[in-house]
Amino acid sequence: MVSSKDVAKHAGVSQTTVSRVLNMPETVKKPTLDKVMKSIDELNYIPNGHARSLVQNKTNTIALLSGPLHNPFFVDTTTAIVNYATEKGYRVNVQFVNDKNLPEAYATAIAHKVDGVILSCILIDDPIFEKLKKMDIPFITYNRKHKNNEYFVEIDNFQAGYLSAKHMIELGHEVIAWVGGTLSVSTFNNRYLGFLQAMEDYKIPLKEKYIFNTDTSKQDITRAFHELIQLKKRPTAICTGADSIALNLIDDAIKENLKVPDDLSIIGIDNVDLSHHGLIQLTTVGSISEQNLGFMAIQQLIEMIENKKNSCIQITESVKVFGRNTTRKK
Amino acid sequence: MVSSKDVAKHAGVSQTTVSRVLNMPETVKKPTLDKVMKSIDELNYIPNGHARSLVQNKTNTIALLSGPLHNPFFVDTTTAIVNYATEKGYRVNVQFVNDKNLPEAYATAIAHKVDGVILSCILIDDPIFEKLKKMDIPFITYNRKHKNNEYFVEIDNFQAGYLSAKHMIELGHEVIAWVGGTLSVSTFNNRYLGFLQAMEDYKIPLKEKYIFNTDTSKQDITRAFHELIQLKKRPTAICTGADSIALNLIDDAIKENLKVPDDLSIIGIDNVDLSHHGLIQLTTVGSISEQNLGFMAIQQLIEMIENKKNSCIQITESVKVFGRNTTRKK
DNA sequence: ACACAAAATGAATACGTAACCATTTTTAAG
DNA sequence: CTTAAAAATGGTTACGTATTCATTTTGTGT
Repeated sequence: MVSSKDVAKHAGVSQTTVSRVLNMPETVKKPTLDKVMKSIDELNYIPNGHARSLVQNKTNTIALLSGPLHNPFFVDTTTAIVNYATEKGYRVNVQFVNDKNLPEAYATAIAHKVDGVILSCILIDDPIFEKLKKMDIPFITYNRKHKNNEYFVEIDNFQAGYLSAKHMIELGHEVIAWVGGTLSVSTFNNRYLGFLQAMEDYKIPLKEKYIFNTDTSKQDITRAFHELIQLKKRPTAICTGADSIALNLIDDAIKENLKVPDDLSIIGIDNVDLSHHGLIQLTTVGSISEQNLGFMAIQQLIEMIENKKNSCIQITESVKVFGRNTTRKK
Repeated sequence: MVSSKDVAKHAGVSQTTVSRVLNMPETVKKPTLDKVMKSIDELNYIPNGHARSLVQNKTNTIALLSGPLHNPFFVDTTTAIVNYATEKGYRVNVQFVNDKNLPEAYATAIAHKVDGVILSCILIDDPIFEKLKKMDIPFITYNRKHKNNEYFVEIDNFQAGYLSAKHMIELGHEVIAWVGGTLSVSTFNNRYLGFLQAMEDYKIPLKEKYIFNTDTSKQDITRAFHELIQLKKRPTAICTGADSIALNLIDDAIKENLKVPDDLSIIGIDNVDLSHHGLIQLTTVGSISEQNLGFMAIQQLIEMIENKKNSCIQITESVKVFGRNTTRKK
């Protein structure tokens, strides 16, 4: 492998000068610069990023710990994050985390001294939070947040849950179910609490068996669906903890020959890009802002990395209902 | 930052021994090992990946140059690639490439001495091919391939185009359009050629104005759609170069109050996961195999990296039609 | 108790770059 | 011209690890 020393020898200068040509070309005289450039070109020299990272203690790399792409929310955010970071000169190490690989994902991110970590997968009382803070690695969470209530970008999840229930109630539904994710993640927890609050405010009776806070895997959602439709008093509306859950339920409904929204109204939360599609037209609750959470988070993270600003990031975006075709009057 | 030297001092051993504890623990006596482990733990030591990469000339990193995720094909492949590579102990640098950032994407991949490159975005006569080969960096292309016809995993694109036209013809359609991508990528080129061949074999007349080989951006596809429906003799069927194009067209059709498949039959190619969804049920042509191309490619790449096997990879998967609900008899 | 092999440990070095400090060359002022 | 300041360049070192080779310690058979 050709190194800067090889280039130096070839050009008849010192390795230091080669380094300068690459990093502060304005400090080297024109003829020397040309000579070195020519050698770089002829030898096909490309500087070794690891050596550079080692000495500079800067990697230009960001670790992204994302949820799985079969959830379209993460399709939108991953796209925004990778593209923005790439544009700003950072490489992005992506991992799709689940319960199993989470600790290892943290470890590799830290071992490679990434300049920052952006993660959606944090649990409410995840120990990684303090670890990252103590190691002084800039990080931010999007979608979910930690109980410490610092360094996050989220939507107003309580309000989102509230509005989704309110939407169904105002359409005249009385038997309303909830299918959300595990309550150990802030997002689902707050959305559920908002849902409960609306049900209480509007005095809609709610029984235990209409509530599912389950794993978000396809099988588990489908299992919840089948339990719901086997109830003697079948719900006419389902509020869900996320668009991905809503889409899953709609798929299940179609397989059972139930029409959405004629037989069953379903509303999501997140307003993912896919929900706009003509074939889908999912009614959902989402951020008022045009930008998705991933974009806002990566912007903040790079700001933190480059300006070393320490002001704690706490962003909660307002939400509204996007009425489309998967809900209707009872 | 705590280094292996710090650990060594703390444990009262040499740095060499610390290194051994991490890499060949069976060669160090139990009491010493325990001592070192304890120090590692107490000091919260994590080895520096860059220093390791520098000395070993191995990075455990793979560069993934993927197409954009708004194309669901890349959702499937990216998921498979990242998950498999992560499981095998590799980190994955993801970039979503387009015409503009392609050269830079190549450069960063090489600068960081990745162990391998997996790319979908290669052009038929892309100079990167020879470059990677000369630099002896293991690489593989999926979906698309280079004119050199080496190191690729693809579906039988010609056959896919052929079958998609045949499907429409057998349904009785006579005015059939083609909307595909630019012909400088192997995939679209061969799919288009297959389409043409079927039209010729079955003696279906085909006029220039029913053919669009365009950029695959949303706007360009939509533009093609509007040109098609403004023809005096409107096509009753559209064969497309990819599922993403088909989904785009269906969205356009719905916006124009055209019913798919009643007014217009549309078929895709790729059989992406999303096409199964109850709301979508896209008729498409796809690989016979259960595994997606990304999975097959990353498997091959890691095999190349670890076994240094040089046998040239050339995999072409057979295809078949997956009949669903976006096509019907004329 | 001894010799000798085998096991365990340590010291020194290389990897490729940027940064620091020292030296040489050029430029500008008098 | 001379001289001092400024610009350009070079020599050396540090970054944190794995590896090579040398040295010490342990174990084994007689």
